Amino acid sequence: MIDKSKARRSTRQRRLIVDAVKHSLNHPSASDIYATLADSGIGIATIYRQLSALVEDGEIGSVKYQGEVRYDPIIQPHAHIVCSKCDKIWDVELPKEIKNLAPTNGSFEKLDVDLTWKGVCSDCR
Amino acid sequence: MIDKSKARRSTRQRRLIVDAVKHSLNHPSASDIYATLADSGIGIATIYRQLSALVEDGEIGSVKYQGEVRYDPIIQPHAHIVCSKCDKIWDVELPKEIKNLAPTNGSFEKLDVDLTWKGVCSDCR
DNA sequence: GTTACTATCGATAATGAATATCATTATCTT
DNA sequence: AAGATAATGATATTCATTATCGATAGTAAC
Repeated sequence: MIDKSKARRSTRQRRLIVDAVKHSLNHPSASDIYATLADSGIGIATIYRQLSALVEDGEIGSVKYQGEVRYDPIIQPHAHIVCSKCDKIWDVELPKEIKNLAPTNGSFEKLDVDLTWKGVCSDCR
Repeated sequence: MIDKSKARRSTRQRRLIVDAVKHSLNHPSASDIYATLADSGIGIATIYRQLSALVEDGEIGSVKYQGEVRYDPIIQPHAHIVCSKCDKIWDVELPKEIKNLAPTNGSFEKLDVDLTWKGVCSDCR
Protein backbone atom coordinates (compact mmCIF):
# COMPACT_ATOMS: atom_id res chain seq x y z
CA MET A 1 0.00 0.00 0.00
CA ILE A 2 1.29 3.39 -1.00
CA ASP A 3 0.79 6.37 1.26
CA LYS A 4 -0.67 9.21 -0.74
CA SER A 5 0.14 11.78 1.93
CA LYS A 6 3.80 11.59 1.05
CA ALA A 7 5.00 13.46 -1.98
CA ARG A 8 5.20 11.41 -5.13
CA ARG A 9 8.47 11.79 -6.98
CA SER A 10 8.78 12.10 -10.71
CA THR A 11 11.10 9.33 -11.77
CA ARG A 12 12.21 8.12 -15.15
CA GLN A 13 10.40 4.83 -14.51
CA ARG A 14 7.12 6.46 -13.56
CA ARG A 15 7.18 8.71 -16.60
CA LEU A 16 7.83 5.79 -18.93
CA ILE A 17 5.08 3.70 -17.37
CA VAL A 18 2.38 6.41 -17.53
CA ASP A 19 3.38 7.04 -21.09
CA ALA A 20 3.12 3.38 -22.05
CA VAL A 21 -0.37 3.10 -20.57
CA LYS A 22 -1.55 6.40 -22.05
CA HIS A 23 -0.50 5.27 -25.51
CA SER A 24 -1.85 1.72 -25.15
CA LEU A 25 -4.82 0.47 -27.12
CA ASN A 26 -5.96 -2.82 -25.68
CA HIS A 27 -5.89 -2.64 -21.91
CA PRO A 28 -2.42 -4.04 -21.21
CA SER A 29 -1.59 -6.12 -18.16
CA ALA A 30 1.40 -5.44 -15.91
CA SER A 31 3.46 -7.98 -17.81
CA ASP A 32 2.44 -6.42 -21.13
CA ILE A 33 3.82 -3.11 -19.89
CA TYR A 34 6.92 -4.89 -18.64
CA ALA A 35 7.42 -6.37 -22.12
CA THR A 36 6.80 -3.03 -23.80
CA LEU A 37 9.42 -1.36 -21.62
CA ALA A 38 11.88 -4.27 -21.74
CA ASP A 39 14.65 -2.05 -23.16
CA SER A 40 14.36 0.41 -20.30
CA GLY A 41 15.65 -2.03 -17.71
CA ILE A 42 12.76 -1.31 -15.34
CA GLY A 43 12.24 -4.13 -12.85
CA ILE A 44 8.96 -6.03 -12.67
CA ALA A 45 8.38 -4.92 -9.08
CA THR A 46 8.54 -1.29 -10.12
CA ILE A 47 6.05 -1.93 -12.90
CA TYR A 48 3.55 -3.34 -10.42
CA ARG A 49 4.26 -0.66 -7.83
CA GLN A 50 3.88 2.24 -10.21
CA LEU A 51 0.81 0.86 -11.94
CA SER A 52 -0.92 0.56 -8.54
CA ALA A 53 0.25 4.03 -7.58
CA LEU A 54 -1.02 5.50 -10.84
CA VAL A 55 -4.43 3.93 -10.36
CA GLU A 56 -4.50 5.18 -6.79
CA ASP A 57 -3.58 8.67 -7.98
CA GLY A 58 -6.37 8.58 -10.55
CA GLU A 59 -4.03 8.97 -13.49
CA ILE A 60 -5.03 5.72 -15.15
CA GLY A 61 -7.89 3.25 -14.78
CA SER A 62 -7.97 -0.50 -14.28
CA VAL A 63 -10.21 -3.46 -14.99
CA LYS A 64 -10.00 -6.96 -13.61
CA TYR A 65 -10.43 -9.67 -16.18
CA GLN A 66 -9.64 -13.37 -16.13
CA GLY A 67 -7.81 -13.13 -12.84
CA GLU A 68 -5.46 -10.35 -13.81
CA VAL A 69 -5.52 -6.57 -13.70
CA ARG A 70 -5.57 -4.74 -17.01
CA TYR A 71 -4.84 -1.04 -17.25
CA ASP A 72 -6.77 1.65 -19.03
CA PRO A 73 -5.71 5.11 -20.25
CA ILE A 74 -9.29 6.29 -19.78
CA ILE A 75 -10.44 7.25 -16.31
CA GLN A 76 -13.95 8.49 -17.06
CA PRO A 77 -16.62 5.94 -16.09
CA HIS A 78 -17.32 3.60 -18.99
CA ALA A 79 -18.30 0.02 -19.74
CA HIS A 80 -16.25 -2.70 -21.37
CA ILE A 81 -16.79 -5.31 -23.99
CA VAL A 82 -14.50 -8.31 -23.98
CA CYS A 83 -13.91 -11.08 -26.47
CA SER A 84 -14.04 -14.46 -24.77
CA LYS A 85 -11.79 -15.93 -27.44
CA CYS A 86 -8.87 -13.50 -27.70
CA ASP A 87 -9.42 -11.73 -24.37
CA LYS A 88 -9.10 -8.30 -25.93
CA ILE A 89 -10.99 -5.55 -24.16
CA TRP A 90 -12.64 -2.51 -25.72
CA ASP A 91 -14.16 0.54 -24.10
CA VAL A 92 -17.81 1.23 -24.72
CA GLU A 93 -20.12 3.92 -23.48
CA LEU A 94 -21.82 3.46 -20.15
CA PRO A 95 -25.55 3.99 -20.76
CA LYS A 96 -26.94 7.00 -18.93
CA GLU A 97 -29.97 4.95 -17.91
CA ILE A 98 -27.81 2.57 -15.95
CA LYS A 99 -27.95 4.49 -12.68
CA ASN A 100 -31.74 4.26 -12.71
CA LEU A 101 -31.40 0.51 -12.64
CA ALA A 102 -29.41 0.41 -9.42
CA PRO A 103 -31.01 -1.73 -6.72
CA THR A 104 -32.73 0.41 -4.10
CA ASN A 105 -34.08 -2.14 -1.67
CA GLY A 106 -30.80 -2.87 0.14
CA SER A 107 -29.04 -0.40 2.36
CA PHE A 108 -25.98 0.28 0.27
CA GLU A 109 -24.88 3.80 -0.43
CA LYS A 110 -22.86 5.42 -3.20
CA LEU A 111 -23.10 2.57 -5.68
CA ASP A 112 -20.51 2.18 -8.41
CA VAL A 113 -21.26 0.14 -11.51
CA ASP A 114 -19.11 -2.44 -13.18
CA LEU A 115 -20.65 -3.34 -16.52
CA THR A 116 -19.01 -5.72 -18.95
CA TRP A 117 -20.41 -7.26 -22.10
CA LYS A 118 -18.99 -10.57 -23.23
CA GLY A 119 -19.04 -12.11 -26.67
CA VAL A 120 -16.93 -13.11 -29.62
CA CYS A 121 -15.40 -10.37 -31.69
CA SER A 122 -15.42 -10.29 -35.49
CA ASP A 123 -11.74 -11.17 -35.74
CA CYS A 124 -12.35 -14.41 -33.87
CA ARG A 125 -15.09 -15.66 -36.18
CA MET B 1 -9.86 -29.15 -18.93
CA ILE B 2 -12.62 -31.69 -18.43
CA ASP B 3 -14.14 -33.47 -21.38
CA LYS B 4 -17.90 -33.33 -21.14
CA SER B 5 -18.36 -36.06 -23.74
CA LYS B 6 -17.20 -38.64 -21.24
CA ALA B 7 -19.63 -39.83 -18.64
CA ARG B 8 -19.43 -38.03 -15.36
CA ARG B 9 -19.34 -40.30 -12.35
CA SER B 10 -21.29 -39.72 -9.18
CA THR B 11 -18.70 -39.77 -6.47
CA ARG B 12 -18.94 -39.10 -2.77
CA GLN B 13 -16.75 -36.04 -3.26
CA ARG B 14 -18.84 -34.58 -6.05
CA ARG B 15 -22.07 -35.05 -4.12
CA LEU B 16 -20.65 -33.35 -1.04
CA ILE B 17 -19.30 -30.42 -3.03
CA VAL B 18 -22.53 -29.72 -4.95
CA ASP B 19 -24.37 -29.92 -1.69
CA ALA B 20 -22.05 -27.46 0.02
CA VAL B 21 -22.46 -24.90 -2.78
CA LYS B 22 -26.21 -25.38 -3.05
CA HIS B 23 -26.60 -24.68 0.66
CA SER B 24 -24.16 -21.78 0.72
CA LEU B 25 -25.25 -18.21 1.33
CA ASN B 26 -22.41 -15.88 0.51
CA HIS B 27 -20.68 -17.02 -2.65
CA PRO B 28 -17.95 -19.20 -1.18
CA SER B 29 -14.51 -19.51 -2.72
CA ALA B 30 -12.80 -22.84 -3.37
CA SER B 31 -10.95 -22.61 -0.08
CA ASP B 32 -14.20 -21.78 1.73
CA ILE B 33 -15.68 -25.01 0.41
CA TYR B 34 -12.48 -26.83 1.33
CA ALA B 35 -12.81 -25.52 4.89
CA THR B 36 -16.49 -26.42 5.05
CA LEU B 37 -15.73 -29.97 4.01
CA ALA B 38 -12.57 -30.33 6.08
CA ASP B 39 -13.94 -33.35 7.94
CA SER B 40 -14.59 -35.23 4.73
CA GLY B 41 -10.91 -35.58 3.87
CA ILE B 42 -11.46 -34.31 0.33
CA GLY B 43 -8.22 -33.04 -1.22
CA ILE B 44 -7.90 -29.44 -2.35
CA ALA B 45 -7.25 -30.50 -5.95
CA THR B 46 -10.54 -32.35 -6.03
CA ILE B 47 -12.34 -29.29 -4.70
CA TYR B 48 -10.99 -27.18 -7.55
CA ARG B 49 -11.56 -29.89 -10.14
CA GLN B 50 -15.14 -30.54 -9.17
CA LEU B 51 -16.06 -26.88 -8.79
CA SER B 52 -14.83 -26.23 -12.34
CA ALA B 53 -16.67 -29.31 -13.59
CA LEU B 54 -19.88 -28.24 -11.89
CA VAL B 55 -19.69 -24.79 -13.44
CA GLU B 56 -18.99 -26.38 -16.82
CA ASP B 57 -21.97 -28.71 -16.38
CA GLY B 58 -24.17 -25.74 -15.54
CA GLU B 59 -25.03 -27.03 -12.09
CA ILE B 60 -23.65 -24.02 -10.26
CA GLY B 61 -22.57 -20.51 -11.21
CA SER B 62 -19.39 -18.54 -10.61
CA VAL B 63 -18.21 -14.95 -10.25
CA LYS B 64 -14.69 -13.59 -10.23
CA TYR B 65 -14.04 -11.09 -7.50
CA GLN B 66 -10.85 -9.75 -5.94
CA GLY B 67 -8.63 -12.15 -7.83
CA GLU B 68 -10.48 -15.30 -6.86
CA VAL B 69 -13.41 -17.32 -8.12
CA ARG B 70 -16.51 -17.40 -5.96
CA TYR B 71 -19.27 -19.94 -6.48
CA ASP B 72 -22.99 -19.41 -6.67
CA PRO B 73 -25.89 -21.83 -6.12
CA ILE B 74 -27.97 -19.77 -8.54
CA ILE B 75 -27.49 -20.33 -12.25
CA GLN B 76 -30.19 -18.05 -13.62
CA PRO B 77 -28.74 -14.80 -15.01
CA HIS B 78 -28.54 -12.20 -12.28
CA ALA B 79 -26.48 -9.25 -11.14
CA HIS B 80 -24.33 -8.92 -8.05
CA ILE B 81 -23.79 -6.32 -5.41
CA VAL B 82 -20.54 -6.47 -3.48
CA CYS B 83 -19.37 -4.70 -0.36
CA SER B 84 -15.94 -3.19 -0.88
CA LYS B 85 -15.24 -3.41 2.86
CA CYS B 86 -16.15 -6.97 3.81
CA ASP B 87 -16.13 -8.45 0.28
CA LYS B 88 -19.44 -10.19 0.77
CA ILE B 89 -21.45 -10.70 -2.38
CA TRP B 90 -25.22 -10.65 -2.74
CA ASP B 91 -27.41 -11.60 -5.67
CA VAL B 92 -29.68 -8.94 -7.08
CA GLU B 93 -32.09 -8.98 -9.96
CA LEU B 94 -30.78 -8.31 -13.44
CA PRO B 95 -32.95 -5.52 -14.86
CA LYS B 96 -34.98 -6.63 -17.90
CA GLU B 97 -34.05 -3.38 -19.64
CA ILE B 98 -30.41 -4.25 -19.59
CA LYS B 99 -30.38 -6.11 -22.89
CA ASN B 100 -31.71 -3.01 -24.64
CA LEU B 101 -28.61 -1.18 -23.51
CA ALA B 102 -26.19 -3.57 -25.20
CA PRO B 103 -23.83 -1.85 -27.64
CA THR B 104 -24.90 -2.46 -31.22
CA ASN B 105 -22.25 -0.63 -33.21
CA GLY B 106 -19.52 -3.28 -32.91
CA SER B 107 -19.65 -6.64 -34.61
CA PHE B 108 -20.05 -8.83 -31.56
CA GLU B 109 -22.74 -11.46 -31.42
CA LYS B 110 -24.55 -13.20 -28.58
CA LEU B 111 -23.63 -10.74 -25.84
CA ASP B 112 -23.64 -11.80 -22.22
CA VAL B 113 -23.81 -9.25 -19.43
CA ASP B 114 -21.74 -9.04 -16.32
CA LEU B 115 -23.22 -6.43 -14.02
CA THR B 116 -21.89 -5.72 -10.56
CA TRP B 117 -22.73 -2.91 -8.17
CA LYS B 118 -20.14 -1.89 -5.64
CA GLY B 119 -20.63 -0.05 -2.39
CA VAL B 120 -20.47 -0.33 1.36
CA CYS B 121 -23.07 -2.48 3.07
CA SER B 122 -24.99 -1.47 6.17
CA ASP B 123 -23.00 -3.80 8.43
CA CYS B 124 -19.78 -2.04 7.46
CA ARG B 125 -20.97 1.45 8.41
C1' DG C 1 -20.85 -61.06 -7.68
C1' DT C 2 -16.60 -60.68 -10.41
C1' DT C 3 -13.93 -58.47 -13.93
C1' DA C 4 -12.19 -54.89 -16.71
C1' DC C 5 -12.06 -50.26 -18.00
C1' DT C 6 -11.05 -45.74 -16.86
C1' DA C 7 -12.81 -41.52 -14.52
C1' DT C 8 -11.75 -39.64 -10.33
C1' DC C 9 -9.04 -39.08 -6.25
C1' DG C 10 -5.29 -37.25 -3.15
C1' DA C 11 -0.63 -35.71 -2.39
C1' DT C 12 2.27 -32.69 -4.05
C1' DA C 13 5.02 -30.18 -7.52
C1' DA C 14 4.54 -26.43 -10.60
C1' DT C 15 2.69 -22.18 -12.44
C1' DG C 16 1.51 -17.29 -12.73
C1' DA C 17 0.13 -12.95 -10.85
C1' DA C 18 1.08 -9.97 -7.31
C1' DT C 19 3.33 -8.41 -2.93
C1' DA C 20 7.14 -8.06 0.62
C1' DT C 21 11.95 -7.38 1.80
C1' DC C 22 16.03 -4.84 1.82
C1' DA C 23 20.31 -2.87 0.39
C1' DT C 24 21.26 0.62 -3.04
C1' DT C 25 20.13 4.70 -5.84
C1' DA C 26 18.09 8.93 -7.10
C1' DT C 27 14.78 13.01 -6.01
C1' DC C 28 13.59 16.79 -3.70
C1' DT C 29 14.15 20.40 -0.17
C1' DT C 30 17.02 23.59 2.19
C1' DA D 1 26.34 20.43 -1.93
C1' DA D 2 24.19 17.68 1.79
C1' DG D 3 20.78 15.26 4.27
C1' DA D 4 16.36 12.92 4.45
C1' DT D 5 13.80 9.58 2.45
C1' DA D 6 10.96 7.92 -1.63
C1' DA D 7 11.76 4.86 -5.29
C1' DT D 8 14.24 1.20 -7.48
C1' DG D 9 15.69 -3.63 -8.72
C1' DA D 10 16.78 -8.29 -7.55
C1' DT D 11 14.76 -11.73 -5.50
C1' DA D 12 12.10 -14.31 -2.01
C1' DT D 13 7.41 -15.07 -0.74
C1' DT D 14 2.51 -15.52 -0.87
C1' DC D 15 -1.76 -17.03 -2.74
C1' DA D 16 -4.97 -19.02 -5.98
C1' DT D 17 -5.08 -22.34 -9.29
C1' DT D 18 -3.45 -26.10 -12.43
C1' DA D 19 -0.63 -30.22 -13.78
C1' DT D 20 1.28 -34.76 -12.72
C1' DC D 21 0.88 -39.41 -11.53
C1' DG D 22 0.24 -43.61 -9.02
C1' DA D 23 -3.68 -45.37 -6.32
C1' DT D 24 -8.69 -45.86 -5.81
C1' DA D 25 -13.33 -46.61 -6.86
C1' DG D 26 -17.67 -45.98 -10.14
C1' DT D 27 -19.85 -48.39 -13.79
C1' DA D 28 -21.06 -51.46 -17.43
C1' DA D 29 -20.56 -56.12 -19.15
C1' DC D 30 -20.35 -60.73 -18.17
